[in-house]
Amino acid sequence: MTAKSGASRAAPRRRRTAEEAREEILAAAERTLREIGPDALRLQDLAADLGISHPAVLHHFGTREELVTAVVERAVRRLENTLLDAFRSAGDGAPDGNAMLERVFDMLGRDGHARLIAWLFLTGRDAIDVKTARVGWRAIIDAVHARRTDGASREDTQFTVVLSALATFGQAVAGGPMLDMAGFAGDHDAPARFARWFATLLASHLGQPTAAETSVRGGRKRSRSRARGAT
Amino acid sequence: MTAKSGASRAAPRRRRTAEEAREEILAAAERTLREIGPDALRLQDLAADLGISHPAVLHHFGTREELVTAVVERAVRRLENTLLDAFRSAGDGAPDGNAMLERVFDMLGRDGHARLIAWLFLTGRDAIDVKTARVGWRAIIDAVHARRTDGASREDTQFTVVLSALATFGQAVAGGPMLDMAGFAGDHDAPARFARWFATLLASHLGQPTAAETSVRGGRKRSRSRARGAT
DNA sequence: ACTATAACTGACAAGATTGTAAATAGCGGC
DNA sequence: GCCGCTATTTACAATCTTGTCAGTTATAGT
Repeated sequence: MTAKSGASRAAPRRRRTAEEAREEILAAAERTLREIGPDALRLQDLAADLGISHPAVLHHFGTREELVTAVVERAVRRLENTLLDAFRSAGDGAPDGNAMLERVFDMLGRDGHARLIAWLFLTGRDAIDVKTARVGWRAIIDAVHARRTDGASREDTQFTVVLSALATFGQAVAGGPMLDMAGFAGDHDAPARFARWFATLLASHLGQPTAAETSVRGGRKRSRSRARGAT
Repeated sequence: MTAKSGASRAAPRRRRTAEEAREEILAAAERTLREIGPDALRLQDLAADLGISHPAVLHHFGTREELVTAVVERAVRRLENTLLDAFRSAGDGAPDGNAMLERVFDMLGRDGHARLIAWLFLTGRDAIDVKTARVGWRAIIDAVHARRTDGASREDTQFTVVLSALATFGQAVAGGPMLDMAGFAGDHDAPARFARWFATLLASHLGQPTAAETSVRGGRKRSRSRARGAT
């Protein structure tokens, strides 16, 4: 029977270029993958979301597993680029570690990048190009270390950066519940305050003049409200 | 045909008490759940691991989902208990935050608790009794805050504890790769050093006399040496 | 021993999910 | 306007996975 035998209008089969189709599929797949994880991704659901049939997905990616791999690689690449940009723009201009950190916090949390990365770690997919990542980390560590005024060891700087990464990561994945349990239930502003508190702690440890007051004043969204007189 | 028609001896069907069976199943399920996640848990694989048939599992838990729930609840309960013990024993005796923190680091990492918790967060199971957890957190925060000598705000203490939790969590889930990328590839001792470094940082921030030197002295062997330094 | 209970098994049902094959139909090129 | 390419679809196959059911058999209680 012809496609439009029924009542309403069966949208007349849109035809994308291979590239467009791949991109749309990748985007949708990444979204669901972030939300429910790689194991729970179903070709049919994904196809339904896009309004196409599931063999169309297979046509472009061959296999479910290849699709997941493609999604992961794309996401990791994009994350690396975004991070690099953040560090370049925040690092070159002023020695403002706080703004940098807040940006990273923001980005990982908002786009759910951290969730994705967490899933990669948990499912054991080593799609992260460790070699490339190491170069990026080295650049960051060098930059931070060069700015230190206290004569701390390089390992101290390394650990500081690692701590930042871990805290950022953890905050993005489990920050909500953790703050909740710590007594900030319902405090919508707590994550932002925590981020600033942490940035200040880091700055202090790195020997920078408690940079919080001097650097953080640009109107980021409108998340954080009261400037807290520490102590 | 009778069960032992074949050649070798089909082990003559062991019969456990319901409790034993439940326990064995729960233990095995928790292991695989930690390793591959809740979505990837297959009843048949699980049963095969235990040398039983998969309906036996269903007999004891009714449903796959109920099994997963039971595993999760058990694990969370045990985690809470272990944490509470750690805090009690480390907290009552001496004001030594370092030993406490190291214990937590150790435990979460060694038993893979953190992986499990991470999976809970990611898969969105709110099996964690938030109410109970909040009580535990409050106790911890109060204990830490009471010991502070600097007159820092309570929120500062809250954030400090949250940071500890996040870092611990992150370290357990992604610590290996992170340290690797940060330049510690192959350095088997790095995680332990990082833990000590972080503990020292925390102690310093909390105003305690940099307790690292006084408390941590055990000769740490390899990666997972349980260096519970004395008090 | 004997019996009752329930832990356990094998076989099967029902449904979901990935992947295949052939047919259909947009769209660019001529 | 016609044609070829291929994105897309429908129909189907094959496999896997949970769950059911009736029957078996350890084990405890008597």
